Amino acid sequence: MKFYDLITVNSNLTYYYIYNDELKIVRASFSKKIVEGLKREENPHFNEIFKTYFFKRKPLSEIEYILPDTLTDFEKSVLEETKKIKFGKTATYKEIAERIKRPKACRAVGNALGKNPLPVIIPCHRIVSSTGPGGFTGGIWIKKFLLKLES
DNA sequence: GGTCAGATATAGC
DNA sequence: GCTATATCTGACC
Repeated sequence: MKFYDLITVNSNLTYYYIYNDELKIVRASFSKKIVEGLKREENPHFNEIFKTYFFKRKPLSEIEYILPDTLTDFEKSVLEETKKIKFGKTATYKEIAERIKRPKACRAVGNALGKNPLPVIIPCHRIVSSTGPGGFTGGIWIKKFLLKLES
C-alpha cells in the first residue's frame, strides 16, 4: 500500500511525495500528477523533515528511500554522486560524468537526472551547466528557487 | 554556431 | 529488432 502527503512551499509551489507502508519514500515531485489516485495520509515524520528544509533552510536529514529497480547502473551511479553534493554546493554535469568514469557522457548524465524520481532528496537542482543554469523538469524556476533557498 | 560524443527511452518502420 | 530522434551537456572545430 502506498500513500502520499504534501508540503506547501509557497502559493505556487507544492512538493508531493509518495511513501510505502515501510515508511520509505518511493517517489517525489513538484507535480500533482504523480499522486493522483493515491490516498493522502499525513505523515508528521516526513513532514517535519521537509519543513525543516524548505522553511528553516537547513540540509535535508537522512531519508530512507527506495530507488526503482528499473534504473540502470549508470543512472544509479549518477544519482548516488548527485546525492553526495553538500547543501549549498553545486556541481556541473561534467563533474558528475567524470566521477562515474564516463567523462564524455555528460549528456547522458543530464538524461539520468531528468528522470530523477526523487527531486530535492537527490539534489538534482545542484547540478548546473557550465554554460548556464542548465535545465529542470517541471520548470527552471523551481531549480532557481531551490538554489536560492540554499544560498 | 554547428557537430559529435555518450547512455537511455521512445517512436516508427 | 534496428534506426531515428530527443534529453537538465560539453568539447572541438
